[in-house]
Amino acid sequence: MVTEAHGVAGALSAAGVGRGDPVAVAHAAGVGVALVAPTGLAVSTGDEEAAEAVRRVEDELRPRWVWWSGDTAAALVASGTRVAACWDIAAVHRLVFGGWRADPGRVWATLQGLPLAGLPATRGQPDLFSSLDDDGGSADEPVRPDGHLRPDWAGGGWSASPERLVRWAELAAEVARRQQARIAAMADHPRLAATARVESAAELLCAEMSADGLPLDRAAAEAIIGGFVGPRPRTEREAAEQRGRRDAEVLRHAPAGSDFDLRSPGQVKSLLRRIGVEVPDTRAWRLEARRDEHPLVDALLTWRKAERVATTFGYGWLDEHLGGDGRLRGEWSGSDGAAGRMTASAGLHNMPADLRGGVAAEDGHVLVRADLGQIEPRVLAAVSGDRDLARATAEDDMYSPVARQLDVDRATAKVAVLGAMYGQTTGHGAHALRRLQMAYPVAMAYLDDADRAGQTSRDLRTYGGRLIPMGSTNANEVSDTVARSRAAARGRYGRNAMVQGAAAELFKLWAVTVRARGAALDARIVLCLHDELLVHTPVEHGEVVARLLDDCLQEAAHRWAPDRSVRFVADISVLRRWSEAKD
DNA sequence: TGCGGCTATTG
DNA sequence: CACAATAGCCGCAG
Repeated sequence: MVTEAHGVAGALSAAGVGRGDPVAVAHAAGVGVALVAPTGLAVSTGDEEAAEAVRRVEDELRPRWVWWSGDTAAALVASGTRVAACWDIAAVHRLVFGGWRADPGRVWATLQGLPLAGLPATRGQPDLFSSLDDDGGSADEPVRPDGHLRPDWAGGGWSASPERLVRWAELAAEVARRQQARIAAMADHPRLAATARVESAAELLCAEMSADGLPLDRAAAEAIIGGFVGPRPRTEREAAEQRGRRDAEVLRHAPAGSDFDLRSPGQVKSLLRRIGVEVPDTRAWRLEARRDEHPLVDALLTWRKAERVATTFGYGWLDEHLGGDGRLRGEWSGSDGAAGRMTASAGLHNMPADLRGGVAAEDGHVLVRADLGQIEPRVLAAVSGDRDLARATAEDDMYSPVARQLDVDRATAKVAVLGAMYGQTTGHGAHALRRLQMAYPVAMAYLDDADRAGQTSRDLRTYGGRLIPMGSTNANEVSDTVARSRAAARGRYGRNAMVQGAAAELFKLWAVTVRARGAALDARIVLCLHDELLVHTPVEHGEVVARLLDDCLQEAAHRWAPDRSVRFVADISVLRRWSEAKD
């Protein structure tokens, strides 16, 4: 057992640990870290030395860190340590086995083939019976006689000691090996191991983005918000007065003496009926078409926009998420529960475009923005192996050659392609859709198969190997039409998940490549937006980073789809403010 | 107090 | 208003 930071790196090096070799790490505040290498060497350090030990091992050996979940990544980032590569057991579990829950007890039971129904309750959901049961095992051993992990270990609620940290890291190392063996045995999905490494790196990126935040110019953001809802109210009374004034701007167009709550969709519908505007619902796109019929409709649409800012993206939003350092922080997750796109809280993924003027580079820095052009149809061409559709990706705008091929105009071709990927079957697209079937039968068959899988509850895997669970058909207690429409919805979901999920895989590979190559230039990814990256970097590196973003895209595309038959394009610009981007 | 429905925003 | 997400408020059930 080595306890000093400089000794840890030396000991691991002497054990033969080199670049890319696995080193499992477990951490606990107040105790430190345990590092376990394949040769069986176990090392632990005290708290002060822990971060330094990890840093030294990273600098000198550059291993692939193995850990249970992104919690460890977050702890490392918080201690000022950024590592290059990892194997994130929870992220890999979600990738290979689907769903979102990936706590150690569930991961372990899945790999052991133990029934998940017998999963012991973990921390947060205390189970009186199992915790009081005498299972005949030792509390010092994480695996119970019945094969499941002890809930106190699996839930992370155990009282840590150096010995237990070592045992927990050893177990992580073993689980990672079992995951790799399982992946290697899945010969039908040869890209799964590579995808698992990218998913793991994406978790590192998420931990860093969560810690770094998005640079936001508070004064500029407050000016934009003020333009919608007025100056920051100093009291609750002032806030109520502002709300009242906004409401009055709409209600003055209403019949005298009427009293309607504009925040209640049902009452808004009644109000609209009173002024002669009959609508099935009050969504903006529906009201937009009838804006000219009555001044109240126009006033209501303006009110909605201001109300949105006031309630969700106003001063309260800044107070809650914008730090004193000018960084807006939310929690980033490497994959959602469905097709595997990244998600973010604090409104980072749905901030109104009007507020982009507030997103600004810090002094001496620039933002480099890059967004992929037409990523989903290009990804469809790649994953389906449709050579004719792949040929269309040679052009910057692939809808033009598709339109020529279908002998329709570009707008029609675009709607048809998007409709095929999303599952739209009605409307004007139907005619073009038939032509699409004729022109690109391979791509269309790929989508149709995914659709059938969804309809029949057959699980799918994306190009990169992510499991798309299709659940079970709930056939009882519903009418025939409802059952049919639900089946159709599952079909659309499956169809889209294969494209959206594969696009997310390429996007993440691009992002983690930029993360790796950009580190030396102090280029930090501050926002991932499904097909768009925002990178914060010193002004003198702006142009180099812009070129780097395209280089990384080409590298990622080649690693992801090695035959190079599909071209991927990005629009890249160097900005001071996000709002300067022209799209 | 929890949850489904409605609405808005983003890709 | 197809596919995905986060988030807020209203109305209703418990």
